[in-house]
Amino acid sequence: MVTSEKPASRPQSLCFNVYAKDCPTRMVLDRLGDKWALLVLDRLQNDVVRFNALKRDIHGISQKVLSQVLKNLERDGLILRTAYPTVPVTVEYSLKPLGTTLIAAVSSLTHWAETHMSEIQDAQHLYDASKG
Amino acid sequence: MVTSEKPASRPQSLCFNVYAKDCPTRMVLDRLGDKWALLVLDRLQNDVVRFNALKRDIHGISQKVLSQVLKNLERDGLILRTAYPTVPVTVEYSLKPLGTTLIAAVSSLTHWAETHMSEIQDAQHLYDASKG
DNA sequence: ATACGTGGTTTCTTTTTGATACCATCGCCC
DNA sequence: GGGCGATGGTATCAAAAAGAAACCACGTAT
Repeated sequence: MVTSEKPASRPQSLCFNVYAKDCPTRMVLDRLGDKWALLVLDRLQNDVVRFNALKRDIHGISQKVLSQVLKNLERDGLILRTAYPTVPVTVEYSLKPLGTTLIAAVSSLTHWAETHMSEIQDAQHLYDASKG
Repeated sequence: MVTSEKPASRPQSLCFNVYAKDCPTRMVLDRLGDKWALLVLDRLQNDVVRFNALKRDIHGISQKVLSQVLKNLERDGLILRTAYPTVPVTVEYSLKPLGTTLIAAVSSLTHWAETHMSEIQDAQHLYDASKG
């Protein structure tokens, strides 16, 4: 049990605590608190996708970062990597059951971003106008 | 409308698309896809919290990063910064309505991390055992 | 006098990211 | 048979970001 002092009135049903520095859940949040990982998971929500397809679809991700993200997600048991011995090799990525339990949360984040974008832009303009 | 080619069979109800590099939603995902921002938002869920209290509670965050994160979240209209002219100055941070609409999504991510931690650890051990 | 708490900013070092090039292997085109 | 492209990556290096630590003004308590 890695829980240290709890910060405040927060009903803590488990012995894990994201606020504690050395709590393993922090590692998970490191992984999930990464826009690329969120985008990859979101992209895999309904499809089985190949490496280069992910690279094309998730505009702006570099090959290096994509392979790192995929490796980490695979290690965490969230996604499945399947390589077919074709030539050139074919590699498919898909969600594993554990990843599927996460998708709802991830998806609501990306969906929130798409839904509330205009309100955020308004807020930014207001902020920038008020403080040079 | 910044939407470029859509990646696949993904029902797109809006003109924003997180997959597009220059879509404004990407900026939001940059902000939200950041473990510190997620932790700050989660911490503000039910409380009004002062700067140093956040720093103490969110174990491991540096003062510099915390002030950056807070400034960004304030600019996005998600949180409210209130400074009282006491000596020394008292600064309180709280969720604004827009931030409140986001909390459910953030909260389900952090909660997922706490709930599924052990499964992830199992997967990691399996992975590490299989690939030196 | 000295040390501490407040909410930060500045400086410097280390880590992470992004851009680019490269690899082996094969099919395709002319 | 000589390039060209596609596959799924790794290696290298510069730029950007994060982390650690010091510093700041201000006032209060020791």
